[in-house]
Amino acid sequence: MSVQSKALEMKFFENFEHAVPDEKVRRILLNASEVFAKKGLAGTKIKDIAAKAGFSQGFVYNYFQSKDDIFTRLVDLAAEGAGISVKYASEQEGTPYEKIFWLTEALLSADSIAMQHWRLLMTQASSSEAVPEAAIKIVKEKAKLPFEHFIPMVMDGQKAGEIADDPPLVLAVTYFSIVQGLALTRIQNGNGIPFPTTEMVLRFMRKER
Amino acid sequence: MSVQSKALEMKFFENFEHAVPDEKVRRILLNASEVFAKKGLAGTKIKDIAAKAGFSQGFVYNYFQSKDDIFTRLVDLAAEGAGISVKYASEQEGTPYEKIFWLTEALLSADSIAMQHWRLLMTQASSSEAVPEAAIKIVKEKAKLPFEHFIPMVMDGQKAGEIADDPPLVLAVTYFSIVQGLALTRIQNGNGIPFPTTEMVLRFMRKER
DNA sequence: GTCTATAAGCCGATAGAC
DNA sequence: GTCTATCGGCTTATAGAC
Repeated sequence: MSVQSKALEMKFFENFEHAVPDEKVRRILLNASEVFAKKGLAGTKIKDIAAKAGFSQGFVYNYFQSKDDIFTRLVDLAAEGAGISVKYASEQEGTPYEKIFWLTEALLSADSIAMQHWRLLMTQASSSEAVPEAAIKIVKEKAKLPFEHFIPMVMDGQKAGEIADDPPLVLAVTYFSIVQGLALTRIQNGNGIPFPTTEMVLRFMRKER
Repeated sequence: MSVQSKALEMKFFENFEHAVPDEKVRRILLNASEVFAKKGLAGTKIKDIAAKAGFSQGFVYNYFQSKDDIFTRLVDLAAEGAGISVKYASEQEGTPYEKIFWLTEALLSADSIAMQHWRLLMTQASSSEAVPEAAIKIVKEKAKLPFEHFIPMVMDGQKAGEIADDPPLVLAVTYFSIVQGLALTRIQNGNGIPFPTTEMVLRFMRKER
């Protein structure tokens, strides 16, 4: 695990602990995120979440009103966290390309919690039906945050001649699609599968020199 | 839609119609693939599939034994179809890079049915639990087919100096991850979203000249 | 503070009507 | 050949025990 991803994960947890002060609630949410990521909203049983967190099924209802409630809360945290991660990267020292490199290392790190949340956010909450209204609303509002922090980095990189001169929005959409695709591959196949270097992942937006 | 993707889709349907002679069964399967892709195995209700295909809920059971049966059948077709698509591309005229370019155009084409199946295969069938045993077995057997046809193209391209000299397996894993990520973005956001050119998608494996 | 037991509702699968 | 009605099981959510 790289220094970068450790730093970002710390940042992420800092925010998480601030947003969710109760340790038991955090425990439920963290375990729920893994189960949701693997099985989807409908496929996840409250019993699965409770068992994974070390509680009985009924216990969860002392802290959450419903399964949808847990899901919506997680989507909110994930959307928030994704925005924070990209913003944090943009505030690091270095050239724009170095910042993006840094961010990519963190997002694709084998044991990055942020990655799980990311996949959860992007994949599930936009699958149209059976998703709680509240979750859809949150995604609509907050899903653009990562883009808002990413695109300025791209434009700076283009000015500096580090990044290819394609439309920044297209580069951003491509970037997050690729990160999501690689994260999914990791979640599905475990850490055993061969994985590209960060340098390879970023070639598509690297200015040829 | 490019000439290439039309050709591949025709090839794909040719195989589909051969493997599934009954038109009603095909209709159910095609509609089921869309619903499964959007909602996942657990989130898909038989009623959804039936309604989308224009049948009543009970009707489906004249042709399939269970929901798992439909799912497993689809996973099989998707695994088969993915292998056939890559093989077909490898048999086209042109340089290795041109063949991969061709394949990518076809897989990412906005209205490619193969794309839906692809996502279904990769994402769902490996989500560990609640997935029918039979489906898991099929994936284990057939999911490597695309790689077996893709890697020789990569190696040929490396010999010809068209493709970067990274390990072929890593390039292949990266390629299919990226295609999956982009396909997901399309499925979730529709055709309105900005999308990269094929050239951009393939930069990561293009040899710098 | 945490678990067990139970009620209510949903969905998959079947059987039988038209 | 296709639909409607129904049964049984599973899951959510609650209520009450320890």
